[in-house]
Order: sequence, then structure tokens, then C-alpha cells
Amino acid sequence: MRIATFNINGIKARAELLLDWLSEARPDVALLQEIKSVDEAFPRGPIEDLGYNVETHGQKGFNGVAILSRLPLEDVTRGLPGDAGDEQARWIEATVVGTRAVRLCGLYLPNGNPAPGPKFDYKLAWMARLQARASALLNAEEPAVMAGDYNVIPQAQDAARPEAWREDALFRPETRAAFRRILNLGFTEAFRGRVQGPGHYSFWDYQAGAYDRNDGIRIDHHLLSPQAADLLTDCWIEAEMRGREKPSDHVPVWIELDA
DNA sequence: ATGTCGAATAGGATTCGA
Repeated sequence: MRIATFNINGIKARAELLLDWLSEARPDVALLQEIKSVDEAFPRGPIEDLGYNVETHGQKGFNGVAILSRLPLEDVTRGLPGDAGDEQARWIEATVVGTRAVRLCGLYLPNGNPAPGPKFDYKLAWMARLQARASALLNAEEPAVMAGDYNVIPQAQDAARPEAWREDALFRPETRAAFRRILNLGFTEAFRGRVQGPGHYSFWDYQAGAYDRNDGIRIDHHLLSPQAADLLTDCWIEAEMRGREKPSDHVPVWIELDA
């Protein structure tokens, strides 16, 4: 089972790119972030025509997540537990059954800038709720994948110019500590389970020719429960997608599970 | 702040968020 996470930065602006990519790359599951669309406006028809089941959790203008799957999706839930008053669409879950059942969680973690400030407080509070959900998933002792745009640069080696991000909400010590608290529960960050060393990025800013200079950061991740980590056979970043016409500022990051 | 982009509002340029 090949699962890709992809922040598409607007489904209206990126529908053609998404359809081309689905046709060519044929992920079994695609977890999308920043669809920036209400559910009713999501182009589910053309995606279904390519053989995908579609589940969305959108809102007007910003945020929004979706799961596309060639296999049926079961037990779909929307919204990260822990704050009934949180109206931002950043979390969706579903179970997909291949040779094994896998619980899939698609997430768009808050950016948190400027930091410090209320947006950074929201980011850290959201990460605390994520930790609680992660802990509950561990207790189930089943394969679970939490994948998406984490807006977290885990280590200095995950940025081309780490010093430029030192004060940023994506790299501040509080952010990285909150990320490690989730890993320390027993989750495996799939890419670092497979690839070592610097120079691997999943996001390049549109400004200042960041992609041409390879001035990137690695912020799109798959976190695996122990039972999912047992099934991990590969993980890679589809960096070439950043060089296409009218690209997203993020690229797909893939895992392959023996499931 | 920026060698930028997408969406909303409004019916073009401005604002927000990233």
C-alpha cells in the first residue's frame, strides 16, 4: 500500500495538477491538505472517475483536508478531538483495509506564526491535542498513520538555512519539543526511519527563487504507530513535483507499507 | 520586509494567510 501526503495549496488552483498526478503516480491513498474549499465545491467527480473514494473536511477559504483512496474508506471522522470550539478544518481520519486494516489520519498542523502570540499558542495547544489523539491510537495497538503538513522542522538538518528559521514557529524549541513528545510516545517518523543526512526537503517558498536555490525545509511527515512501522518498506519525497508548471509550494511525500 | 501565490470580497485592488 503506497500512501502519499500532499499539501496542494488550493484545490481550485491545483485540480488539473492533482488529476494528472493521480493518473500518473496512482497512490493507493492520498492525504491532502490546504484544499481551501468547502466540501460542496471539492471536485470529487473527476477524482472518483479515476477510481478514488473521496472524503473531505473543508471550510471556506483556508485550511481543509481530504482523503482519497482506491480502496473503500470506513469509519470516517472529522476534526481533532479535544476542543469542541475549534472550527478550523485540519484533521480527518478513516480506516482503509488492504491485506491489513490501517487507521489513516490526515492533518494540517497550524503554522503558528507570528511567534510568540495567539497563533503560536493555538499551534502548541493543537499539538497537545494531537499528542492525546496519538496516545489513544497507540492504545489500540493497530497500524496507524498520522500524515500531513506538520509545519514542524524537526532538526537543523531539515532546513537548508536553519539559522534563518531560528525564531520561526516551525523551528522554535517549543515546537520541536512538542513534536518529540509525540515521537517519544513510540511513533516513528517514517522518512528518518529510512533516510539519513541533510538536504531532503518537502517545501520551498514561492519567494526569492527558493526552489532554484534548493532553499527548502522538510515539514511534511508520516508518523507511524509501532504496528505500522513494522510494515514500513519505503519512504521518499517526490521533489520533482516542485518543478512542474504552477506547482504547489509543497511536494508529495510517500510511504509504502506491506499492508 | 520579501525576486510569491491563492482565496475572499467585490466587481478591481486590497487584505489575509502562508
